[in-house]
Amino acid sequence: MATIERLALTDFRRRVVAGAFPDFQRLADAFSAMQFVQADPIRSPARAQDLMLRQRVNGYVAGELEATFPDLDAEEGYLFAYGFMTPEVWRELRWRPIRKLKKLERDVLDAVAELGEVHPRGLDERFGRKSVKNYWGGKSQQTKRILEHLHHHGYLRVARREKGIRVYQVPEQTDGQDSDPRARYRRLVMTTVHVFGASTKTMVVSELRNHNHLLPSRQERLAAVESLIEDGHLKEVQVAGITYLWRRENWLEEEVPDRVRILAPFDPLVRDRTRFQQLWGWDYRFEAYVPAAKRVRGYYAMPVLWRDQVIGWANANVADDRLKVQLGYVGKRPREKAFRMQTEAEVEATSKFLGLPSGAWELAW
DNA sequence: CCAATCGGCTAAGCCCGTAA
DNA sequence: TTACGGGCTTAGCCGATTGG
Repeated sequence: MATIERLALTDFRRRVVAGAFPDFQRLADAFSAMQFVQADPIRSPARAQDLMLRQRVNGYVAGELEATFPDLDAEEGYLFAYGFMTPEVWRELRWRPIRKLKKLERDVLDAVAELGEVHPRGLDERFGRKSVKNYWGGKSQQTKRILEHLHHHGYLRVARREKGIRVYQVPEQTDGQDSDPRARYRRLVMTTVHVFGASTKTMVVSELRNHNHLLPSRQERLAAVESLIEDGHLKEVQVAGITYLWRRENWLEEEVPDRVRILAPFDPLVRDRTRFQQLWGWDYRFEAYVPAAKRVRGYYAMPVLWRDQVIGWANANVADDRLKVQLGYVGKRPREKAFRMQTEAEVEATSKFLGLPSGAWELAW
């Protein structure tokens, strides 16, 4: 058994950051290469999927994914979070175990098959309106809950969105239900490590808990990850006592440019909060679900990356057609002129991405 | 008729207690 | 010590309805 390669924290950090932002000219290329982009509807100042794509696609504008979704090879579904993914990934997670469909569920499915593309409101006439309690403790229409349930279990796909609202249809019945669950789980592991870059075994298995039905015992799940290392698909590196997994093809040597990036709270670079703590020495927390009075950094504080360091956060919103950005720092604000220039360039780029005119922004340092 | 209000849609992190 | 499940926490936007 070969000893595990060790890497200094500084080298590891540079490598993780350098690998996190592949540069694409076209959305379609970026999307198929990324394989998965997490969705979040909060717009402060833009949806998470748009904030993540703009860091990887040249000239990307907010809403582009939603507008071009039907032309992309894309599906929606739940991997380790809800999001947009390639058909290849969707195939692995599409079918989930389900009890026999109830009468109403079967009727809704038949209605979608008959109508083609269905907006949730499009079922009102046929099924009437009935509010039920949803996952968040709020209210939803009963038929909307059934559409989501049918989608989650592979009976429906999302064809497109109308102003953020999902429009469903019956997918082509490609097979996949009987493919080997262990092989499916292994491919989901590879996708997860591809999305995040260096990940610990614990983190990957924990993130994929929504797919535990594929391999019911934890021992099996860990063994599946282990087998990917043995087969040479994943490489191990040890950083200050923590062992990370890395896909061999993502193991690149690149330099990190002098650049400021304002990141979504769910950006793959920052989403693993444990890795975040090891790389940058502070605890980043997403506070949208924290009561307003208890928030430390803000409702939707976005991590700010400077070179290979996450040095603070930004709160941003649009008011009166102007982008307003407020920065905060964990330590001291970098003094270099380059930081100031690069920050202004990032804010200008963000306002452009939001469809605002050049210079329509204010920056509070 | 216009403005205000309401219902519905969209998303998961985090903490804590208990079990393994 | 770690894993896991339960429970708690928001806000922007849009369209329909209601009230003045």
